[in-house]
Amino acid sequence: MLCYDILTRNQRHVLDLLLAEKTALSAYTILDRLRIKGFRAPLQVYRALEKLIKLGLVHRLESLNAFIACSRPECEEHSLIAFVICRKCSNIIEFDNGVIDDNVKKHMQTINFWPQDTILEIRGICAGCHSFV
Amino acid sequence: MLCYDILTRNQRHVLDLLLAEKTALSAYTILDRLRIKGFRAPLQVYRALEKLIKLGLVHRLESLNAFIACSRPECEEHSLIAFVICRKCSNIIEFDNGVIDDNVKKHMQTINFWPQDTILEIRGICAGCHSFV
DNA sequence: AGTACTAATGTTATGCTATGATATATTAAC
DNA sequence: GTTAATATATCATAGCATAACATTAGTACT
Repeated sequence: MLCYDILTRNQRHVLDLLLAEKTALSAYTILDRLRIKGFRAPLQVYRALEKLIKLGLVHRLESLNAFIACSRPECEEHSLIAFVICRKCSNIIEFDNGVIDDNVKKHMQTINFWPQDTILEIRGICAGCHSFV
Repeated sequence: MLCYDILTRNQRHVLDLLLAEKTALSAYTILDRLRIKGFRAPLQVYRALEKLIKLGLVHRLESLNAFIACSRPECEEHSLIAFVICRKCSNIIEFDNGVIDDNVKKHMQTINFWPQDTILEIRGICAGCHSFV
C-alpha cells in the first residue's frame, strides 16, 4: 500500500479493521470494534475515515451509509469507482469499468458539467445467491 | 401524471411540495413545510415518500439524504435514473442515458449480477457556476 | 348495510448517522 | 526551541430513519 506508513495510529486502526472485514462497516460499528483500541467517540472514527477516503484507501457507500476498504489500493487512480451490492448476502464487489467511465464523461461534456465525484452503486442479487432461487 | 388521482392526501401534499420546489428536500424539511397542512411526525413524510418512490414519482438522492420529484413522471420506465448535482448552486438535474445504461447492463452480465436498482449520482460544478470562476 | 380485509394514518418512543465547538497533544519545519 | 500544521480527545448537539402500536378510512364481497 502506497501511503500506509504515513497513516496515524487512529487511521491505521480503522484501515486495518476495514481490510480485515471483507464487507462494509458503518462508522458506529467501527467505533464499537475499536473500543478495545481506545476509541471512545464517533468523531475519532469519522476523522480517520475522512483522511482514508481522501487518500483513496477507503470508499464510502452512499446507499448504505457505510465504509469499505478499497480493493485496489495499489492503483493510483481508478477510472471509475463503482460497486455492486447483493441484497441477499450483503456481499459487495468493487469494479472498475473504463467504458462506462467514458460514457459518463462524454455525457458530462454534452451537458457541460464538470464532474468531481461519481457515485455508481448497483443493488441486486449476486450470482451465488441467484443460483439458490 | 399517470397515477396522481390514486394518491392519498398525505402523499399528494408531499408530491405537490416537491414539484413546487425545483430542488431536493430532506424528509425533515418536508415535514417542516407541511406542518401547516397538519403534518406532525417524520413517519408521515417517510411513508408518503415510500409510496411515491415506489410509483416512480419521486427519487431519493443517496448522496444527499434528500428527495426530489421525478422530472419525467410521464415516462413509464426510465432506462437509468441518474443525477448531476452542482456543489456550488445545489442545482440538481436528472438525466437519462441509454448508452450508459446499456454498458452497465452489459457489465452486470459479464460479472453475473442481477441488478435491481442503479444509483448514479455525479457531483461537480454545473455550466453556469463554472463560468463564474 | 354489515363483515372482513387492506391500506393509510396518527403518535410516541427510540435508534442510527454525522458534525460543531473547544481544548490538548503530537508532529514537522525552520 | 519556537512556530505552524495536523491529529486527538471529549462533550454536546443536530440530522436522518424506523419500530411498535392504536386508530381510522377505504374496498370488496355477501
